[in-house]
Amino acid sequence: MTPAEAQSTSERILDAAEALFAERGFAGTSVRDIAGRVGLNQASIYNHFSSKQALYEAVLDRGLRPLAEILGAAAHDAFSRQASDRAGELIAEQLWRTPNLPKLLQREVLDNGEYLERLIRNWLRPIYEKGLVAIESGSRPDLWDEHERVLLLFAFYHLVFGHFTSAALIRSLGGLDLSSADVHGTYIAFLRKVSHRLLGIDAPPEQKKERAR
Amino acid sequence: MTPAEAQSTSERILDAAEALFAERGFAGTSVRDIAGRVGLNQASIYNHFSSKQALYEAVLDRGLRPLAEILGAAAHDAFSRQASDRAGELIAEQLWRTPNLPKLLQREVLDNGEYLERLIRNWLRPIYEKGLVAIESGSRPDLWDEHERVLLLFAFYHLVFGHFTSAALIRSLGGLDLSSADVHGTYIAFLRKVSHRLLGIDAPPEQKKERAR
Amino acid sequence: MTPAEAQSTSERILDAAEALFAERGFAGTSVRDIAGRVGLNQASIYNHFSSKQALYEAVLDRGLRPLAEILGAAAHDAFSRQASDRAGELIAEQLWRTPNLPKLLQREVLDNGEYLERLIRNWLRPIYEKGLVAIESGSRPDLWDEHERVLLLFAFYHLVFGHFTSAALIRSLGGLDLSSADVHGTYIAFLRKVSHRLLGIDAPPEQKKERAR
Amino acid sequence: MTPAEAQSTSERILDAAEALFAERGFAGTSVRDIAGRVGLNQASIYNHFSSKQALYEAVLDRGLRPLAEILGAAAHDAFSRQASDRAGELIAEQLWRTPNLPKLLQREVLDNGEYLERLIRNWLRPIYEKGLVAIESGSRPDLWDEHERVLLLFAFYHLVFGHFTSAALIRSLGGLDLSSADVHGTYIAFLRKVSHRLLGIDAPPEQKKERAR
DNA sequence: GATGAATGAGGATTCATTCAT
DNA sequence: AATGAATGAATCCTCATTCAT
Repeated sequence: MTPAEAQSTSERILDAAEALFAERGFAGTSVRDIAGRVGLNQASIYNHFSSKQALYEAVLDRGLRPLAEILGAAAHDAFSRQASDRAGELIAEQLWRTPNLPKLLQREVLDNGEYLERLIRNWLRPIYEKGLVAIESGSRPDLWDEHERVLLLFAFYHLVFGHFTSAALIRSLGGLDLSSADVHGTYIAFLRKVSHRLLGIDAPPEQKKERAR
Repeated sequence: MTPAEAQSTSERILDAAEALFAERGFAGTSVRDIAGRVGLNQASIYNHFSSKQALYEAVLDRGLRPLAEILGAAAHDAFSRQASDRAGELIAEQLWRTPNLPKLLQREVLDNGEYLERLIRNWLRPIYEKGLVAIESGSRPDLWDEHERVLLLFAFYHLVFGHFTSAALIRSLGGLDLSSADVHGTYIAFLRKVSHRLLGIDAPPEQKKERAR
Repeated sequence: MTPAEAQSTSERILDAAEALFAERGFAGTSVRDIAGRVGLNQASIYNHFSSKQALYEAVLDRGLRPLAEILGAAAHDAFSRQASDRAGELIAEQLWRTPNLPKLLQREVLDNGEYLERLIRNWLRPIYEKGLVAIESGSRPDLWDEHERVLLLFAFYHLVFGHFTSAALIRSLGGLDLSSADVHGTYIAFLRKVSHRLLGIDAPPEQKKERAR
Repeated sequence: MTPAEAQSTSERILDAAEALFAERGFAGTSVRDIAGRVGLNQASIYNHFSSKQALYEAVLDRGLRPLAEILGAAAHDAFSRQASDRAGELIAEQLWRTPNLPKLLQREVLDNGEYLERLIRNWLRPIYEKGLVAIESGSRPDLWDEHERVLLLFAFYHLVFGHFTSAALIRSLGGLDLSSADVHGTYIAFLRKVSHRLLGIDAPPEQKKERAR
């Protein structure tokens, strides 16, 4: 993979658009800005994408694909505790590698855009169902009632997506650079610990993990 | 106080602007839209606010004031477990009553706008410092090391702000209407339970709460 | 004459408007600017003048009055060489004391505004006719033919009005501060010398004047 | 070269802008007016010039170029009386052919705009210095002292620029149409006569000219 | 006489998009 | 596939003016 010139123009446009949409949102990004960042004329964008909206959706589609695959695989066999842990970690890894993605998603949720509905229908809904089952079967039985399990699932979502979404805040306030591998490692461990405590499987697995390392 | 007509024009503008900025973001909201929603000519907005940016900041200032007061009070005496619990609940209550606020804040964090810096300097920084101390003194001593306590503080932030920020997603996926008092009650209880588990003070308070109901 | 407060509001408005119209022209001056300079609300201007245009004309009327009187008097008895000299000096004196005036007039000429026509009809035309006669009777008979006398009259106009109108250029390029009394004195003497040369009455009067001083 | 259609759009915009800026000034001219006169959409202007200000400066730059060349050449060898005469004539010729130019310049002087400073630095200053030398070496030695020579140089400037700038006044009052070649010829002759009288080299050249006609 | 508020029209400029080249 | 030029609609904001207080 040679860096920039080797990419197709379409992909270079997608890269620029992804960065700008994540940084400034759909409304805050102009086609001119995107073209400018690629070193292209405004009009050229339309040789590759039929409209700004279409480009935006292509950005989301491309960005979500790897995440969707992970989620799909997780939904497939997320019934053991290890599988659950692994799924969470894989998601966090993926978001860490593609830091624009959580921002794009969070913006889409805030905007309550049309794309969100499609997103939910195609990808989020199945994950959600599997996630509920996973929590039900993976948590200490007496700990959470049915309503709370729904909230717990969303809590996990906020824990992971909020983390990557608030990078600016976390750097400013906490002095942590989320893009550093070190900080990321700490976060991954923290995440596992938190999820075990919330699922009520705290003590033993923790110790095992500590030893395993 | 009759609902709409009794308010000053400036406040009606602030109301409309708050709703629109929360819903569509700064870039996605036009001054014309705001004026239209108040039933005013575009130009009239400028009799009350010197620019769109100034209006935006006035919206945030006004919206943040009650929250800032709660946070300020919390920072003042958040050293007992009860005080901590209470602070979290008050914040959640406040965000529930002003559902635009968390969205505005989250957008500001995503946009990494200039206002964010001021916000951090004036309000968030002191809260953050107090929060760290509160976690240190209020959690089971062996549970979280120094680095993790920072992450834990942000986790609480994500748990609360993410919740209100993702209302659209939670309704679509979880079928929960966050504006309902019932759902809100469940969430408040859930939040306390989660925070106790994360702070390692699970068993006894939980049982008390269970009985109390 | 107490400085500012003793003036009527109308006159303070006229002062501010005169300065701004001279500096930026009619189109470049806003009612808000004028009101601001007087320390008044925009709307208050309309308690004193019915429109921006009316205010502009009031400025010109007020500013032109003293000049018109001088010109009127000059037109009355400008048939001796001394009277001619004196008229030119009086005009130059007046323009020097009211430096906004030549600028306003020059702008009006450039804009070719409606006011100009009225101006010509009421004041400039009679002066022009008298001026032609004065030149005819005051210049060396063989020097200028009929056509040239017209051009000569305008040349005098340019010599005087252009001088005060180009203050900015003269300061920048020539390093002369036209508002200084010294520079003004030099100019007055220069003007007389020039006019004598152009009227063909150079040698003897010059010598006489030199002695007279 | 067919008159209008053969020109590039940019030049047609420059033409329209030049006419309007000269006629109404910068503040009094709207981009819409300019576009309208070219038969273009407002927005199209911005495909050719980055802002109204940039267009204005392009107008001045283009308009001043021929004049600057004449002035530059004049400054090069304006030391004989003939060269001096010729320079003045060339300038007057040029202003006559581009009647918008003197108006634009006079407006710029009145507005005391930023462009004026650049203009002075680049073009006017060198001409001014050469002009002073030309007057010193070309005038009767005992006639003007150092201070007066400065005023005399500006007087020439007023005589020429004021003439073309006041076309409206001259037509109204004097009944002369400055755009007529006849009137222009008279003016050129008049100008030479005036400059000879002011430089104190009256008698002989005058007689020659009188005969020549 | 002063003013805060309202407004329709217009200010410069940017927008996404189209089209001929 | 790229682009210069064109455009209608929209952007934020200012304009002169009005009116009730």
